[in-house]
Amino acid sequence: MSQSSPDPTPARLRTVPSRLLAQAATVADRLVGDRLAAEGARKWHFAVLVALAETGPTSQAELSRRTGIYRSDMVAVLNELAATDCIHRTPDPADRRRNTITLTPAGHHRLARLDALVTEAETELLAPLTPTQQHDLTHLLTLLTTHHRPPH
Amino acid sequence: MSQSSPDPTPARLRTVPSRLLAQAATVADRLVGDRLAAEGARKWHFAVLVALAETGPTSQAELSRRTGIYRSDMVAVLNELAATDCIHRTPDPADRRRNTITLTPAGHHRLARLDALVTEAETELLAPLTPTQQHDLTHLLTLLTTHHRPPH
DNA sequence: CACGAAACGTTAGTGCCACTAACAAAGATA
DNA sequence: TATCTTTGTTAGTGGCACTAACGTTTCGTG
Repeated sequence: MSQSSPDPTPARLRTVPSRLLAQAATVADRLVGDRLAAEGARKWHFAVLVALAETGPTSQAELSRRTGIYRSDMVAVLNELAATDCIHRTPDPADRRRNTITLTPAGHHRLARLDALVTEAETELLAPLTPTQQHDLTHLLTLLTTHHRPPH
Repeated sequence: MSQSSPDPTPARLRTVPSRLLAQAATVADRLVGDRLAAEGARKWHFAVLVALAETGPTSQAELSRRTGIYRSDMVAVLNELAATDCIHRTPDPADRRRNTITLTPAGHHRLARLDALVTEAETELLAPLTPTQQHDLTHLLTLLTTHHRPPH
């Protein structure tokens, strides 16, 4: 039945996909994170700003679903974005549980700045790949992530 | 020069490579981590055991380089592996700064068990991809990680 | 050979992120 | 009406990547 397999395949360590993914993600996070940190931001801020720009004002819970950031963490992120006037948080009269999160002009401007930095980081990240390979990688990762969706 | 680009490309959020990587890595880490946790292990333990099985006894610093685990974190991992008799830590008489880390029979056995769990997790992770796609993904990630090597 | 630089193992601590638990208030459903 | 769910919020956990510092041992170079 189960092999004892005392010796793993040579170079197993370098080829385990979950390890490769973790390594690549770490590199990517550092490239992006360092640039954003220079602006006092983290990737969460960027994700929220992008989500807001894409679909307009929404509730925190909706933002949470779209960005993958837990709603418990979203609170602090929005506090920070509000502290720099990037967003407005106003109660929703139609549903008084909700806050309506709105992107301000300052938020738009900040997004443009962060977007440039992220794009720069992505370029450096994907530099070793040809355009075709870059597309392939994005495609494969999309297949992976859409298949393993959060149990919503 | 620099575009103001107030509105990011539609669906930008879902296609940012660094985000895709982070998402995929999170899924992978959960699949692997949950299984290892059921055995009281984490991915670090697995990585160290694999590294030891692949190349035999080595120093902690060498293990650190091969696994990517910081040598400061390596101490605790080896303490835990030693506590369950998976490894031996003996001073190296040839270089008294070093400890020689040796995989015990119990360590081999534990590696076989963890390896099976990891293999199972990888299978589930890569299920949505064809064998060719799985190979392509591994290849592309390898290109990325080898290009962005730690500054050693 | 001597001495400064480097490597080793170790302790302590930081920051980011993913994730859980619990709560009050409001809304939806039965 | 009574129950279940959603929403925003606070608090806390655990893993991982990473830095700083220290004593000890070895190496490299003058």
